[in-house]
Amino acid sequence: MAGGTADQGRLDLDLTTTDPVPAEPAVGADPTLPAGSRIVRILPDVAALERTFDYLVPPSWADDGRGQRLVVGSRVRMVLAGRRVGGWVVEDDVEPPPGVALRSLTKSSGMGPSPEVIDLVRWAAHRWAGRLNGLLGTASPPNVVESLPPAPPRPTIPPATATWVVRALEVPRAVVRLPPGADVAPLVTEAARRGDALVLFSTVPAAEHMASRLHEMGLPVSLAQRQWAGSAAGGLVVGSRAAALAPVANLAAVVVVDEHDETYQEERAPTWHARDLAAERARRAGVPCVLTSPSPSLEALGWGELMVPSRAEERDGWPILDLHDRRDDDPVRSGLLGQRLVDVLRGAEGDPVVCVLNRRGRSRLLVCNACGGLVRCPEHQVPMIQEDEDTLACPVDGTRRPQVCDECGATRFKNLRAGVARVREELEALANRPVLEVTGDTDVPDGGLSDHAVYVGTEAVLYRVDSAARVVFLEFDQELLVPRMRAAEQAMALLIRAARLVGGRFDGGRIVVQTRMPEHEVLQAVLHADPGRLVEPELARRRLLNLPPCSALARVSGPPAAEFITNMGSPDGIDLLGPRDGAWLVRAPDHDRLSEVLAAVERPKGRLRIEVDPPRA
DNA sequence: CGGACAAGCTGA
DNA sequence: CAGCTTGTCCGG
Repeated sequence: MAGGTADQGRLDLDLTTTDPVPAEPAVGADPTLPAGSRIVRILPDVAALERTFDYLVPPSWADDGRGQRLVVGSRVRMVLAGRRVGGWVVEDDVEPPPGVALRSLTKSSGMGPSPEVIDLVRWAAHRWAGRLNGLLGTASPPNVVESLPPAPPRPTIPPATATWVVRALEVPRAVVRLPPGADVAPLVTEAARRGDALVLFSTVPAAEHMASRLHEMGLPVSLAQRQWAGSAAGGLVVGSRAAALAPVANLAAVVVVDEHDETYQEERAPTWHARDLAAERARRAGVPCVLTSPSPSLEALGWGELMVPSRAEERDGWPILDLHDRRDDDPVRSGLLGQRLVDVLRGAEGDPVVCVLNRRGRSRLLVCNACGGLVRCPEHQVPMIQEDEDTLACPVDGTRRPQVCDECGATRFKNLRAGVARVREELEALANRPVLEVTGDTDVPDGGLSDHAVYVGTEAVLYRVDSAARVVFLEFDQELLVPRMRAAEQAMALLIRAARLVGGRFDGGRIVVQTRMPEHEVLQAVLHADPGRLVEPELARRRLLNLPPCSALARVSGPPAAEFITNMGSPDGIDLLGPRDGAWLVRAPDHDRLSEVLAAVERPKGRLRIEVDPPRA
């Protein structure tokens, strides 16, 4: 065993981090250090610990060959404050602070991120005002990697025929508007022709699917999540969000597919965005970066050169949109289901039919488990809304109270889920055949859902079905009207997802949208297969309200938020909005300034949460 | 994060 | 004042 004292070596099996560790004589300060000692700077893999610590590299490591492999990025284990912990070498041959007794590293745990990725992670930690730790973990192999497999031979790939594919890789920053039905494989193979390309998809299944296609084409490809060593050895690297930090042997191009997709942003702080990280990585490496999307985000449009397909190509790649204007319906019969749905639901236009009813939030009708009464506001008599695990809110005036039954004092409630459950019955009556509810828990059989059926669910249903003849949005206006900065783009993302299920213009599938706002630019954009129509009105709105991408936002929340805001003072160019629900919004003219200001604030202790580019703003 | 230690609370 | 809880500090 490398490192440690003789009696420690006896059982140095790297048991658990909580084991008591026998005291190990620490080496004293400078005067007692053996000449030529190698000292490395370590960032411990301990959440909430951001400091680095200096350790001696045991001299024996050089002898057995492991010493040479210890480089910046290597994973190691050592004793810190009496516990065994992991960590990363972040600096080599350092001058330790005077008067500190150094300990030796206890174990080498294989390879870690390259110096380039460590620098990138440092940039990301600053950009999203977070710690280095979690990001380094994402950039590290899930298992110990002692050595890499041999590099795969460079494949010969015929040049692409489509001109947009070639052009996209000839400029440093390209944004390609590709209709939902388009195939990105030609772009990916053209990127691979340039060398080791990094290709990001918004979901793991999409990445896996592309990886197996590329593999069948005889291209060397690794899945970023599972094949860390393979990725580092060479060839194409394909993956989802975390792949932005995967090792790539000789990065030659970066492609981000469906860059508009929200899954590219990490939900937990730091709320880093894989698209932005990948773009920065390409910039640093001096290689081209291509973003694709059926409807590129404003961020992407402001970043790179937009390339659009011909009008005909784009039209063919979008399905037909049927707008059911609810204003035309009989006002007496003004339920959730319009008259024109009858034919769709009865399968006259094709099967399967997938109905989407997005009931936002946790708003539900609750009934007391003990007395059976409905949970209503004592003042307004309206049903209370469940806001979170233990608070009820009155929808009339927003007053809150703990989750306790007014009648009997019980605290357990049944969720009637009036939303989808009741609509399912209404749909069944209208369709005159069974309608199945699909929720997160529904078991989808191996062969997918039945071809002859009607399904209903929240937007999650769009991710549980592979194809459909009709996707029906029963209540689309709430998506358009939700008071959120990205409401329009999010509504568009739903339509893109639906478009993928029903196919292009000539595949026979259609999207059906019930709405009272058929003129809304999101619907018009899809109706005309022209997502560009969304850009100007949306950009004007953001400019008017000084919202991203015209500014940069961070949401500061948690118990110490108030103190953080006080510590921040009022720096130049910074707007403070709030507090609302105990959270503040910090607005800066751009991200450089935002990161700079956030980094300069002394951080109070406690669970402070800083979301840069807050997803729910 | 999690151990060490100090400062506060309780009960006989 | 022992014995326990709660809080603050700090790690090479």
